[in-house]
Amino acid sequence: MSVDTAEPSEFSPRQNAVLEQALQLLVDGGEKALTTSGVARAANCSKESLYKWFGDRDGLLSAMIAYQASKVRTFERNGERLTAASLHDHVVIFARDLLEVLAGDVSLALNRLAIGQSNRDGSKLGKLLLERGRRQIDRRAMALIDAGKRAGLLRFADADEAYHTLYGLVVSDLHVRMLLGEPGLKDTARQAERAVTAFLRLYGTDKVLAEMPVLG
Amino acid sequence: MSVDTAEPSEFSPRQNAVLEQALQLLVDGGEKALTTSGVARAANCSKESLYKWFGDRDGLLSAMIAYQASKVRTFERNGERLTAASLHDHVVIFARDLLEVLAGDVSLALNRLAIGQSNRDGSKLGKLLLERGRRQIDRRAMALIDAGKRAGLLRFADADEAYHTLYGLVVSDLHVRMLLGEPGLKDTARQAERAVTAFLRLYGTDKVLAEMPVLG
DNA sequence: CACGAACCGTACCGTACGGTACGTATATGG
DNA sequence: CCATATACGTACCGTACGGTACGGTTCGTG
Repeated sequence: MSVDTAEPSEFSPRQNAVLEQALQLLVDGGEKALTTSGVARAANCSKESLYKWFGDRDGLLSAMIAYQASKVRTFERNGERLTAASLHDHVVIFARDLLEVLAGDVSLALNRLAIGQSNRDGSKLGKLLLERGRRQIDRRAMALIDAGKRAGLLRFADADEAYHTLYGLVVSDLHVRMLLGEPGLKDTARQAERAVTAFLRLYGTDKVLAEMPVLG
Repeated sequence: MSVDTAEPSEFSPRQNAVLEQALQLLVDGGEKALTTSGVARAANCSKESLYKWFGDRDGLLSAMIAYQASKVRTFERNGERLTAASLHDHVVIFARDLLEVLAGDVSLALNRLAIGQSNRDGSKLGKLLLERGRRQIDRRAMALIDAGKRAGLLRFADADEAYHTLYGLVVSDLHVRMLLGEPGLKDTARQAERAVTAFLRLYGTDKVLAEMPVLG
């Protein structure tokens, strides 16, 4: 395992603490609760400092997204020959992690925030969220899928297409439902297992299919 | 074909016109632009009437969702024996319609609105949107899937599970991406075709699989 | 025609937010 | 010990919104 090189955290420790408080405020009360005065009060700092550090309110929101993204680091595997069983397990773990990340309250709060602003500011926050928040998980999945192909376990022409298929199978409409306020999934393990089974049935080579239960 | 019985439109024609203007305002400028004064001005009505008709701002938002849902009517087929080819075609049409609905600017604007409010008001708008906006399309898909099963073309234990699989294959993360402001899909027809192919490969009986191209 | 209901347009009120200014405290460096 | 920088806390300003009140107008009805 190797961890991604964490860039030297574009913000000072004090600023990180403030951003942490701001995230907490956002999670608890939604965007309405995220006022500059409220952040200053919760973080015991002055509004003047907020504006000095982040420019304006939008700058603060962007900084919150960047900060949260900098906290989430995903591990990538290296070497380690894949078998049909281990590929299955790794994809299941990926699927579970994906569902867990999407269901996290900070993730949901930030997505709600960005979506709420997205037809006003030219989707600046939305872009930021997609680029900073999704890149890690995309890379991890692509690496896994590519490794499966190199090991002769998966077969596809377009890796991106295969990945999006996997994503859809795992997430379905759960993300939007959660964003709309529906309580989270009851059994994420089962959902992940089902999705991976379908994915392997679609993209697995004979080597993989031979080890899968007959359907029906 | 039979059209759903349209309930006598809980709002007066004048109120419908006002709601139409409000939707237009929301689409153009996002939630920030949807002020009570703005709606009154755009619709040439008084704020007093707005409050008389809809109670308060939240009531107006709810009414907008209800009104939009009442406009969308989906057709359900009846009778008409399904073949492998016609099932495929109908599912593709469903997939295309689904993508088209989700990509519609009014749909996106309302979803953004409901999502933006969803961690404040106990997701009242989110519930409303899911119940009033999704029921139609869910019913249509379930009817189609059930018909496929009765015709011996599809095989599954849980129809709901099969439907969610289809949904995920068709939509993947497109809905969230569009909500975040990413420009819409280039080739919805291709996306729909891919999804349906995968769906039939997963849930089709031999009768269906026999007519499908060998993969990869 | 007269009466009343519904409605429009506008003016108004209280509040709360984003952003700025200022006085004070703490700390760092010479 | 002083000087400078950084940041805290508070007070302040302008604006804009949700919601209410009121005078004038239209329109249906007896």
